[in-house]
Formats: sequence, C-alpha cells, structure tokens
Amino acid sequence: MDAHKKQTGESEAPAVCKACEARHGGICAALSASQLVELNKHSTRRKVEAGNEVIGQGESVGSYSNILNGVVKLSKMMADGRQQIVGLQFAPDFLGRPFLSESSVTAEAATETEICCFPRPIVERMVGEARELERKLHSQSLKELDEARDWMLTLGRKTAQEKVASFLYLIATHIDPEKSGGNSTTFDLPLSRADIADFLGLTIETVSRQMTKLRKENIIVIENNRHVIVPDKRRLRYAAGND
Amino acid sequence: MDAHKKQTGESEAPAVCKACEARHGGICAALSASQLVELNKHSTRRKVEAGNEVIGQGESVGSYSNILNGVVKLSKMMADGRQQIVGLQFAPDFLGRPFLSESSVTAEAATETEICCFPRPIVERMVGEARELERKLHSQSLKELDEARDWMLTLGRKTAQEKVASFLYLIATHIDPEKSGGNSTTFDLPLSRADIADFLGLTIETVSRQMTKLRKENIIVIENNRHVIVPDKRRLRYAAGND
DNA sequence: CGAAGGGTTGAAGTCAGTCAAATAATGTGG
DNA sequence: CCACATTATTTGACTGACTTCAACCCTTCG
Repeated sequence: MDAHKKQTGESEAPAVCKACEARHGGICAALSASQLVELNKHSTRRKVEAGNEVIGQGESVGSYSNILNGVVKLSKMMADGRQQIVGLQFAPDFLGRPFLSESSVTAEAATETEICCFPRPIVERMVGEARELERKLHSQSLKELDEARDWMLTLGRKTAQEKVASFLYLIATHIDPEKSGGNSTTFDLPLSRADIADFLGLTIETVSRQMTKLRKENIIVIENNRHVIVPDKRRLRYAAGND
Repeated sequence: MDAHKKQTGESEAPAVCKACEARHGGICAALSASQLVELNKHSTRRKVEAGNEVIGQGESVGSYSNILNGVVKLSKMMADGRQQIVGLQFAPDFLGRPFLSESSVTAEAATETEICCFPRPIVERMVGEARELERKLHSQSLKELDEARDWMLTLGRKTAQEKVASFLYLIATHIDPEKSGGNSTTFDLPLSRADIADFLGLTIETVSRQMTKLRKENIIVIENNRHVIVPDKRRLRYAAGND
C-alpha cells in the first residue's frame, strides 16, 4: 500500500510523525503528507534537560522546533538581574518566529523536554508555500497574546494568594493528562519555587507561604514539594479570583 | 490620467486613502490599489470621544477598524471590578481579529479618537484573498505580543517609580510627533491618572506621588497636569530601569 | 457661587519583601 | 546503606513600599 502511494506520487506521513505527540494540534497538522515527509527528512529529535536554554534572548536563531513533551519557559531579564517569566509553552507549541532572526525572550526547558528541530531555511520555505501553516502560526501567536494579557491582569491586580492559585490553576488546566475526569486533578509542578516566583512577580518566600496557606485551607494537597492534588478545581479557580 | 487607468482596468487609490494618516504602515499598506478602492466603498470614518467603547469584552464584533489618530486602551476587568489595561494602540493599528467574533478585551478610546471602520464580511473576504494582508495582521499580532511581554516584566518586577517612568517613556516614544529631534520631547498624556494606575497595576495616589518625585528629580516637567516635558529621554529611560 | 471631577498630599495600615535560620530533599563518595 | 555536603523549601521576625483612608487644592461648568 505504501508502495502504491509512492508510485502515484502520493506520500504517507512518516512513521515517526504518525506516532508523534505533536502530530495533531501542532504546526504539523497544517502540512500535507508530502510536506511532512519533506520536513521530516531534515528534522531531528532532541532531548533538552531541565534548565538548558533552547533559544537565548537576543541570540540569533539557528533552528525552529516543536515541543513534543515537557514545559518550556520564556523569560526576560533586566540589566540588574531581575527576571520575569513571560510565558510557558507546552506540547505541541511551536518555538521560534520564522523570518525573525532575533528573539526577544530566552526560552529554557523548565522540565526535561523533548523537541523536534527544523532547520531555519526549510521552515521558512514551507511557510512561504503552505498558507495553512502561516495561519497556524498566526493563530498560535494570538493564543499567546491572549495568555500574555490574561497574565498581565494577574501580575497587575491580583494578590499573592490569588497569583499562586492562578498559577496552580493554569498548570492544572494545561498539564491535565485527561485524568481530570471530574473536578479533581493531580499533577507534578513543572517549575521550582524560584521559577514560580519569577512567573508571578513574587519572591520564593511569598510563594511558599501562599502555598502552605492554600494547603491549610484544604484547597490543595502537597506531596514531596512537587506533587499537587487538587480535590476541587472550582475552589481553586475561585481562589484565583477567576469569578 | 485617472480615466486612462480606469480604461486599462487599473485603479488609483481613493482620494480619502491617499490623504489617510494610516495609509502607510497600517493594514491598508498591504492592499493593492484596486483592493483599496473596494474596501473604501464600504468603509466609514468615525469619531469616538474619550471614554467611549470601541469593542466590548466578550461582545460580538460587528466591524473592524483602523486607528487614524488618538489612543485606544485595551483593558480587562475582574468580576469584582479590579481593572488592568493590557495594551495601548496608536495609529495606524488595526482593531479586531478577523474570524474571531468574540473579543477577550474591551477597547475604549483613551483620547478623542478617529477610526476607519470596515464591515466584517469585507475584511474577512479580503484576508482570504490577500496574503499580504494576512501577513500584516500576523506581524501586528507579534508586535503586540512583544509589547505585552515587555509590560509583564514591568508589572512583575519594577518598582512604582520605574513603572511610572516606563509609562512616560512609552508614551514619549509613541506619541512623538517627530518633534523629538534630539534628546528632549514634549507631549500630552493620553491617559488620566486613573488610567495610568490601571495600566501600571498601581493606585492613583501612588502614580501621583511618583510623578511629583520624578518632577522633583528634574527628570520631567509637568504643566497643567497633562502636559509633560522630558528634557533628557536617556535619563527617563534610565529611571525606567531600561538599562 | 457651589458642585463635581481630577489631581495632590498626608497619616496610618497592610501586604509582600528582606534577612536569617531551621528543615527537608537530593546527591556524592566511602 | 550511611555520613556528609549541597540545594530547595519552609518558617519566623522585622522592615518597607505601596495602599487605604481622608483631607485638600484646583479647574471647570452649570
């Protein structure tokens, strides 16, 4: 059957892609099978350990990539070292901006992360050819913009308590491996207290205090510092000030 | 000459557009002369007084528009009334998101503003036809995303003093009617103290106090509460923590 | 003139930051 | 597997930046 398709000029999606975590929903979903084959020829899977940079702020970008699993944090730093995480990216998000060689943020793996890397020229050619791909990139940008603006409200107007609850709620609704059947969830925090603090515009100590406060109010249960159980997502959402 | 062009099927840009403030740099720059004529047939100029809504949060959008002059603020509000301005838009920015009927923010004129309105269906058809237009919209989204993330750093990590300086610097570099020859500038604040507070995640009082502090440090001169003189933009930039 | 809205200023209170120390988790070499 | 070093997190006491509450000023407008 594969042979037949090849004879007629049609191509099947590469086997790696078929099994790919990011095949659907990601940028690749906007490509035809033959484009996928083309892209796949030059793409390489890469494991990035927690804490390693994917793209440096103001660095020239050599390649683009899709997140296959794990969490990538986007951050900005001031001259004096103050830092702010400006976004979190999950599978199957696309990293990088075709045609813009400079990145305005630093992208760093928050957890152990797997990415699928594409060389710059290939991606840029494909963006030119496949309109669907451009649309997909545009819509991801819009999604990121909405998230950024939501977070501005959190940073500017919420209390420390609400900020921490907002963060936990964000993770609960993004990591969520469908195990969330009903109103309860469970997950491992992808970020250290220091990262959470940088995301929320707080200090480590305040994050810690608010976590224990949420724990004492039975809104969350914490095991091993990283594992969190949310018995009732609505309560968490409420604590986050989301209604 | 116009007649000749019409005979050959070519068309000239409409007169209104030729004189338009947003003709260059704006979305219209991505359109051919004939598309411009087409769009112009259905577009209407509208004046919006300061304080009036252009698009409501969660409201269905009846039309899109270009800002011709003035400043539009994008804001979000929490259930209990706390508010955060998540973006400022200047001419020749485009307002609205083709194909998305719901807006996640409220757009309100901060100053008296003139906009050029286009009916939804026309814009959406054109986006489908003109790839250049789609690109332009995408690149405006990316610009807004960068601005949003810059502001996240301001909201999360800067002091009240730096926030106010950042705001003034932002305005100085955006209003800037080329009169800024060298290092000094002058402008009228497009936002009230209340709006500035909502933009910076502060209270009116804190904004006021920081303004007088900057005044006493001779970084700015204030006349009539709204008119600001910046003798040295570099000093303001420094006060904003931008290096 | 008096009312109303926007802006400034002052005094007191509070939330989150800072500094410091204790405790828990993680890793390393023996 | 243990003793130790190292790092991450929690907890406490104190400080300080920003908020809150309140009064006041100034301009505008009926």
